[in-house]
Amino acid sequence: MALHVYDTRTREKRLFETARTGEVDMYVCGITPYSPSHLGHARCYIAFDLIHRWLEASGWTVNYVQNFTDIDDKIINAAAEEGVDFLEVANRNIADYYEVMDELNVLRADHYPRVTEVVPEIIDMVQQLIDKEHAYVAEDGVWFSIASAPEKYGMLTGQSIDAVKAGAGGRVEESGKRDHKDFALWKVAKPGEPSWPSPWGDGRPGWHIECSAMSLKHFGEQFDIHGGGHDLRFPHHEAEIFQSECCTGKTPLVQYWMHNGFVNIDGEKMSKSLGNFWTVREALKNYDALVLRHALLNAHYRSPIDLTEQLLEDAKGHHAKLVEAYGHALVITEQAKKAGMQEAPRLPQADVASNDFLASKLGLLEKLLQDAAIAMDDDFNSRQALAKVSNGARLIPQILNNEEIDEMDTAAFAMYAIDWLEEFAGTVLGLLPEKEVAMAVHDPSLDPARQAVKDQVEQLLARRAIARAAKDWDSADEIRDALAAMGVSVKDTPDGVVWTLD
RNA sequence: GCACAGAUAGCAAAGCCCGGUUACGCGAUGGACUGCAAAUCCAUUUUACAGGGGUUCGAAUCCCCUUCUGUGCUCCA
Repeated sequence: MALHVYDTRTREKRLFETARTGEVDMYVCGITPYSPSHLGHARCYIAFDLIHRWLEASGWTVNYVQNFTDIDDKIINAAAEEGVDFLEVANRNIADYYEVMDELNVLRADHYPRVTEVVPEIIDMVQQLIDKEHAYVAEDGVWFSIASAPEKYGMLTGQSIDAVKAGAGGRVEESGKRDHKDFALWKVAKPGEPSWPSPWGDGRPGWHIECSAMSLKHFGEQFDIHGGGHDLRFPHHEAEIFQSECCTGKTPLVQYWMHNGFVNIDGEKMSKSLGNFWTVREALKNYDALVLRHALLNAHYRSPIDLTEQLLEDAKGHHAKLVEAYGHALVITEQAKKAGMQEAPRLPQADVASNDFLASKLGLLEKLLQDAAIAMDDDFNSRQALAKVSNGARLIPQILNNEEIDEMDTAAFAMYAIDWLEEFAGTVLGLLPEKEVAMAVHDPSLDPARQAVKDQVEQLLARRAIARAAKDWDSADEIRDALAAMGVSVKDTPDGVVWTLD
């Protein structure tokens, strides 16, 4: 069992090996902060968060760099519309990014370099490319010359240079480009635009160059993983290959190019023009952050995902079971501690004295965790892994509720279940909430929000109990409906009446 | 047009690289429990792999052809 990773460039899944033993240099293209983060961002950064987490769980030290493209046409336009400085727009949306990603339980990268902080490095790189005759200076800026390295064309997309040549070419006259396939390394500023001094006139970096400059700065000439959205393969990532490899002379720039699939909404591409565009914040009004995370992890990272209401509702149900199992185990452990049972044996190493049922289920849980690891090692198959976790989450309450198992073993199992869940569902998948939250899900009496309505609810429940005892079902149902209107749902379980707040 | 990806049971989605064994889940149906509902559990939903050829003892999996879908070729996670 060893990790295999799919590489977009070679189009194959292969054994994961890095330049430096035990260390992974991973660069993921970050956002252009001209508007609040949307669900596509959530999908992308959750996908790479999963990758980040699994690499670390597997014993690698990950050096994770993710940039912010904080100067760009769209930011300039947004700032102009608002009549504010471009940095104000960028900073606001970067703050939004951090906030929503924190909610989605995305772990922070090690560095978040910003374009505006690496302008000297960019200028240096552009100068080297000019010196090596891979770039040329024009009136409106500096352009990379595709003709200087045609063999690098189509590295990620398989497109042939001739085919693209045959495509649209009418834009050449509008700029200083010699060939419509050439791309900007440096753009000379128009009046009023933010700019930095350079040997080719005041201006700003072209879109692609920052990633080359940043990866060079943080990792050197070659590194292990470069990630981003599927759409970035062309031209962005191919442009990076041109710039970096032509500048350093080292090839390949990246060992594993990783691209996540896109988000569709109800079968259509999510876009502002279609009106089905969701920011993360909007989505979080309707769904818990971890439920959204669950939904997004319930697909392989390379597949497109179609977010539908049904998909999200399914995720809600699955996630609730996971949290319930966790909360249940936590509550039992707390109770056991109070009862002075700290010395419960550690499973599964300890003998399981009380019965075969428990022993067999423990074996099953161990197997599920192994299978989940195998799934993750197969190019981060989180859907498969999540299926294993869900199976476990269903098994755990069955064991905790089993009356054949004595108290000591139940307590021991509860501790084991907590570890089981935290190890994978928590640490690797990032799907477990805070302990207090989980415990309140299992035992609603622990939820502070209940205290406010407790007296009123219990009065009504008492009246309902009387009505039920008298088999006055109409009155009983009336009371239940009244409680439902207050946001309280009532369930008659074998252990008595349980009520929860929606 | 060119390029890349995909087409799997009612829905959704793994498996395909490394041919031979059940995916998992949701929904539905039946049952247990229940005043009803909810939840839970059990069972059924099973000769599913776009179509056609080929290779093979054996193909969802490998090869060829066809059809259809998505995405990229301009800013995009």
